Amino acid sequence: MLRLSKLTDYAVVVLARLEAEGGVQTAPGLAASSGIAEPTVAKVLKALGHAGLVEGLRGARGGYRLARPLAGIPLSEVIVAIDGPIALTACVDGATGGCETETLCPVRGRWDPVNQAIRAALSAISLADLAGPRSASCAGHAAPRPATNATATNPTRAKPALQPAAE
Amino acid sequence: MLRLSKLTDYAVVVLARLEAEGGVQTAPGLAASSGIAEPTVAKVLKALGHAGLVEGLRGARGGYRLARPLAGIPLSEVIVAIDGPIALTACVDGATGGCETETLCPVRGRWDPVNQAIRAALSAISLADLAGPRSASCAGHAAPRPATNATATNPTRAKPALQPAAE
DNA sequence: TTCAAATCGGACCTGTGTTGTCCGCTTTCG
DNA sequence: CGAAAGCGGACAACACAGGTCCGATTTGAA
Repeated sequence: MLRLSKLTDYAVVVLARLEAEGGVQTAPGLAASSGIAEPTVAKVLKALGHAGLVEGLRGARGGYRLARPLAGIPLSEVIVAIDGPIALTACVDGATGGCETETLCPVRGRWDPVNQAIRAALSAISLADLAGPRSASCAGHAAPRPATNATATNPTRAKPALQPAAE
Repeated sequence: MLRLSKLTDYAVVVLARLEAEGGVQTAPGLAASSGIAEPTVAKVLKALGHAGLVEGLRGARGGYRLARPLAGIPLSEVIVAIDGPIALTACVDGATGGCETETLCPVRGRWDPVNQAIRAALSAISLADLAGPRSASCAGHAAPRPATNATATNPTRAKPALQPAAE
């Protein structure tokens, strides 16, 4: 479907929220303000921090902070941080495990211009373009999953998942 | 990972094969010449025929035929035929299933420029660009690549780099 | 007329990838 | 010294795509 993962979408939302709030924000706080589950937000922030897009401050009174303004972050960077390198096909960078069965692939290596075009298109758009100048107060983005399965769920902490309307 | 499905890759291969052979080709014949499993080729051809890219001739002595020359088929059309509409996120201009719970998503509707940019980039590339001028037969194990194109743009990209490097 | 070849349309099962969650550890502030 | 918060990893469950097969229909040829 040529679609990117939901985590990337969450990352954009969290990043936009981070810019709107400004300063240092905690993962639970961002989760509450964005309506995404806390562990998911933490996961996204973690990947973002690993990619250098946000800066994580440990310890009490810690949190996350934007390393660069949104206008200076191209969308492609977020996608790379969350979803990995941008490549439409598996036949990139060698691919000695896919098409080796017959080596009849006539388009072998021809996808590079396509990937480059996509990458260029994604790099031309910054997060500021996505978030917009006006950052509306976003209290909820999506309802992840009802979490009906209780097989491995150990309610030790019994944390209320996220109900933006209930809270 | 922003990757399109393998079926689309197969479709490009089959289409290129169809152009190289010319005339009417049967699905088993294309499967043999392309190295793809017969049922898979049949499935791809079926979708391609449904999209109007190829013409299926039923009955004995039947087969598939290109409805248009490859140069007149943009890559985006193949992707749409196989993978469905091009949309990076589920929050595309309809989105009556995901974010409708709150409709407060700050990036709601902002993905459209991205989708359009991707679509434009994909539409600017024709299948003829992917299949190459005439090098559709690289069945020899000794001759892996004709090297008629300028592909070696990224020599080393095996590891998921954290930094997007120079774009 | 009858048979064979090939497409058409659908349903089915399996595998990979993504998603979402949790746990323990480390670090820092009060 | 205790609490808060990030960090790192691993895990199970789910969903989708991938791949296969079946029957039905159509058409050319014997």
